[in-house]
Amino acid sequence: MALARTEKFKRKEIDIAAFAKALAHPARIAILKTLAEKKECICGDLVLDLPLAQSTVSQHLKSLKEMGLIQGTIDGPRSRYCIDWEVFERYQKYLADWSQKMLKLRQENCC
Amino acid sequence: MALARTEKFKRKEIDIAAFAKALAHPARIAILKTLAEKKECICGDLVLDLPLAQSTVSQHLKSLKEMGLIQGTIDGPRSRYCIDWEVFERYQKYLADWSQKMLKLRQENCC
DNA sequence: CTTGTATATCGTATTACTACGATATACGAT
DNA sequence: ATCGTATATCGTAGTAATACGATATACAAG
Repeated sequence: MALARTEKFKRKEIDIAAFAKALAHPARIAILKTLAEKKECICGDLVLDLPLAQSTVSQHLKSLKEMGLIQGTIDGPRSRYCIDWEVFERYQKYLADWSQKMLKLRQENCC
Repeated sequence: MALARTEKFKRKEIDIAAFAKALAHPARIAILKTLAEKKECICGDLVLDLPLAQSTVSQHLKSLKEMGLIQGTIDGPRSRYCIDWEVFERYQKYLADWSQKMLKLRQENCC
């Protein structure tokens, strides 16, 4: 019954957790970084960059796409991906705000 | 063979992903927030705050502890938890730096 | 010592994640 | 039409995550 109780948490907590989940694998961190760097929104050049099989990379891309963080278009025989910055920034802001709030609350440890 | 290839990624990518993984559940987001807020580093008051069984909360606490983000001490019949700010800030910085770098790289989408 | 309270851990079930190879699909080039 | 390239998807397998109830443990109080 895993995750069945997700609805019972606060919206913000759910959103932050969802974004964190998208970042919770080194391959996806690397993919996002690469997409941000390259002007040419690459396709399977990503496969060359990563120590993973082509099908596995495709799977990671799919999950990032389903989450809305990236978009993909078909360009002839290849696929072009790029970051949906509007979505990325929105989630990034949720997380950054949360982190800042956390740090502000910092106080002496009691244990 | 999941995660078997983790070693093949860059150190930073692995660290960021690990921190993100710790934040990848609303319950853990809520737990960290509560621990940051309360002066009294609570024990099982957390259970009352969360829509989860006591054993499940205990499990989330354990994973946060194993990751090093929180510390726990036994205080009589109860347990006291609090955030290990040194660890938290370190990981938080990794993630924040990465995010900032991402945003700086932002450019026109090509798809 | 017994009882009650607070927690952790165990056992278990379900679902999600990660990975790969194999196959299907889609298109350009010949 | 055929071939090659690029990609997505399917099938499958192993591992991790999530959740809960039940049980064990540890201590305070009586």
